[in-house]
Amino acid sequence: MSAASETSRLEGTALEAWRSYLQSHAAILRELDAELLAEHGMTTRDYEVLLYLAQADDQRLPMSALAERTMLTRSGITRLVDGLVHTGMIERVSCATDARVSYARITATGYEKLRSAGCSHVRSIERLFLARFTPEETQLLSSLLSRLPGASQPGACTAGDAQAPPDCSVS
Amino acid sequence: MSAASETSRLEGTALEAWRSYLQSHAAILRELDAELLAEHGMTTRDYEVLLYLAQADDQRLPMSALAERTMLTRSGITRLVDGLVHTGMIERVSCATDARVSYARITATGYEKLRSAGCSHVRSIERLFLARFTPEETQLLSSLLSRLPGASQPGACTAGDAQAPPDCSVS
DNA sequence: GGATACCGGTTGACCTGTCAACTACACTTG
DNA sequence: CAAGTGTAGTTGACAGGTCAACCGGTATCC
Repeated sequence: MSAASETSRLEGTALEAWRSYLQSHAAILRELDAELLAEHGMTTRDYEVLLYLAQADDQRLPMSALAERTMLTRSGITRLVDGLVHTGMIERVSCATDARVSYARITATGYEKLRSAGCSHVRSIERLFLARFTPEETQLLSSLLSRLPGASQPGACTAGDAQAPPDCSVS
Repeated sequence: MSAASETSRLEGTALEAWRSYLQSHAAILRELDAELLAEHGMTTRDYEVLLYLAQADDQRLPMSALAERTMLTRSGITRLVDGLVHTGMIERVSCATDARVSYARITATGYEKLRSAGCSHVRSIERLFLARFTPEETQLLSSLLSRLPGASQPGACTAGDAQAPPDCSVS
């Protein structure tokens, strides 16, 4: 039980890549979450859900579609949406053709909230992530990461998604 | 409230890179966690803590050092260690020179557990992450990711750290 | 047109981690 | 050395998420 520093299987660069991948993710998301919470009183999850709804046809999506996009479980989404309904940013709408499904629809207030949070959130993402790379590097990084599992989910963006809400194009 | 698909600020490649980054992380970690749990009844956090301890001098570290490395809060670490103590993989040792600090030390059982979990865990990381890139690409990826915030933490590896425990060099 | 199986959503029990408050000790400083 | 300040760790209350069990509704198939 002494050789704890013996050769390890993942060494040098491989280990470094993996470590950077994990740690940067933890650090960036923590920061994004803190900022969004402090400035707009919402979590990145909330933001994400509002964004999906804003982008969807009729500003609404079935619960399961939300679950898929956010990579949460169905029960997780139920609870998250509960919260957003409670604060008036979302409302539930039942489906006319299939009584099982229930839509979440973003409200006018929710939309406003999203818009006001959007700009600063996107700026944060640029500051913490995109600003570290040249356009070519971003391109490269994108192509590398896209090979990883889960990287090309259906129509999904994940927590902290960057696509700005309408009327917030700043480029 | 109609223009939900208007130009968004992060477009094309930038958005893709960010999305892949987030989604792949979620997918990979979920998978790693599930495997480690199924095959060895431990979480990646547990694994991580055991690994840090195994690598440390005298197989022990103060709680706060563990907190730093794992990027958990001090209270988070207290609870995690509580669990590992309960299952006999770790024991607490008080410090002779400073009565405030309490060490966590890996036990022989913990060490065995770590060793038996190590190989398959590392293989999983290779399968889910490293195998997608050539050595040159890994190198490149590593250098890109290292620019991100948090990527060069003190001596830290994060949840799901890949460094294999001793006697498990498989390369 | 039932029986049966599947699907979408919610709920209860629980786990994990946070924050804030607290304890106990250590270090400085007059 | 007494007072004040900082540091290590734990604890209580809670937020956020999972899993498994469930309920109602739809679709299938004989």
